[in-house]
Amino acid sequence: MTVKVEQDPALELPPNTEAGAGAEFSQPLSSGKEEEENDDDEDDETDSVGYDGAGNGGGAPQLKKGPWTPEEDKRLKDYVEAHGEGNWNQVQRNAGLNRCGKSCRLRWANHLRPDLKKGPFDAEEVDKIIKFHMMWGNKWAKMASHLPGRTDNEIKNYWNTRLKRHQRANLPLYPEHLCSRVLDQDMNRHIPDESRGKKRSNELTQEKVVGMDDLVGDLMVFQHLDYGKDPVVPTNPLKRHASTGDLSYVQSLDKVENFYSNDLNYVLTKSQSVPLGSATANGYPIFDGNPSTSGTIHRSKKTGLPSFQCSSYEFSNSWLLQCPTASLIEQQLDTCIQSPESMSSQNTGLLGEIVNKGDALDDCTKSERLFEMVFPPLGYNIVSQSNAYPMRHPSSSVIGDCEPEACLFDEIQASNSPSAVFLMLGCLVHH
DNA sequence: AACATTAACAACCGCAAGTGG
DNA sequence: CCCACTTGCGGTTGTTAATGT
Repeated sequence: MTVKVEQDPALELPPNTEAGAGAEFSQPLSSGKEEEENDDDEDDETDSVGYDGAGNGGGAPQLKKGPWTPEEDKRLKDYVEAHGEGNWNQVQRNAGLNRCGKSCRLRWANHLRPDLKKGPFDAEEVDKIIKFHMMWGNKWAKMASHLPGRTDNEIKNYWNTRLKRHQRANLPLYPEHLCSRVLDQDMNRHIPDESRGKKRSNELTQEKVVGMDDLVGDLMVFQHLDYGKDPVVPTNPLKRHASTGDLSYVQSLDKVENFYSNDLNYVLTKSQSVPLGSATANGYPIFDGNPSTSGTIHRSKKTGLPSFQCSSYEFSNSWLLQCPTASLIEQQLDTCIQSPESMSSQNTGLLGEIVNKGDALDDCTKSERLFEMVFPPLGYNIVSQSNAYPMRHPSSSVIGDCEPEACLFDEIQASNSPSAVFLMLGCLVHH
């Protein structure tokens, strides 16, 4: 889709406006084939003439769809630079663009904004994206806000592509060491569902986090203790049915299964987690029943899961959903903040060692600091590493998207294990 | 070279929150 | 409080380029 701009002399676009944006404008309509193919569109619209804004009157002209032309880009850019962002419908009317305001906003945000960083994601960005996704799930905008110059769309595209690739290759979505172990001492703590509002997932995630938001928040702490002895991760792929909100875990399907079996058994025996046998209509077990005694995960709100999440997952990894209760998180966060060192020193493998107190972590600095503390430098090969998945269905964050008020934790008591232990604390600080 | 598949990207759509009258 | 409009977000789809067979 990206077509090298064959600069249209007639447009006199500013010389290479923006490294990427200028040089690589999508230029569908003015370049050969694209142009021809879009002739129909152009016929009834205002690509070349411009929209005079009178279209609202009788028989409003159809707003143009499809790829933007360099001319449109220029108009939009000029207009926004002159008048600022916002009022996108005004932009549409006043800039001579026959595009809906929405489209204008999108075009500006994703392609014309001067601060956009074009080109492929570098390793650091990829690392961040993975981390963010583990924490927040499909919160593309949120991720973008932590990746200067990147857009949510870009991140989303990248992730989805990556997801497909990994899925196809049966590779883990997240690196093993990021999701090796999830520990939670407060396995039975229950958080009521009332707090779940009607907000959509992202707002929901934010609502109580506010301060924590920037902070990469919704914390997740991994404590890496020892990989050698216990390299597997007690995780089962969880699958949530979009319609019902039920969670189920994905049965291991391939060779990797055995690899994880030990750990899975470990988890299952030590915790009250997913009964291996219970199966859903999809063939996946579902957490069911009493919140206080089982791994039930309530999900009353719209999940916003991407389509692929609704279909059977082919990942072979085991997942286990874990979500600490808010109060516990708060406690633990507190501890962490007050003495982060304790995390590495204690090594109890318990959630309690970690921390994050929302109120105390309301700035990006702390956020980043904690982030780094929590996530060791990622020198791994993301793609080829482990088969360990974090405890959540792939499209949702491991924890971040797991509303505390709806998640019950199964304890994975690994305190005695010298193995790699990652403590993940997610969810929101619940008050 | 032709075709098929995959990756990358761009854009649209629907939904929901925010805002102002 | 209601309603219309705007804005933002996430999911989805469509197109093209790249790669494989």
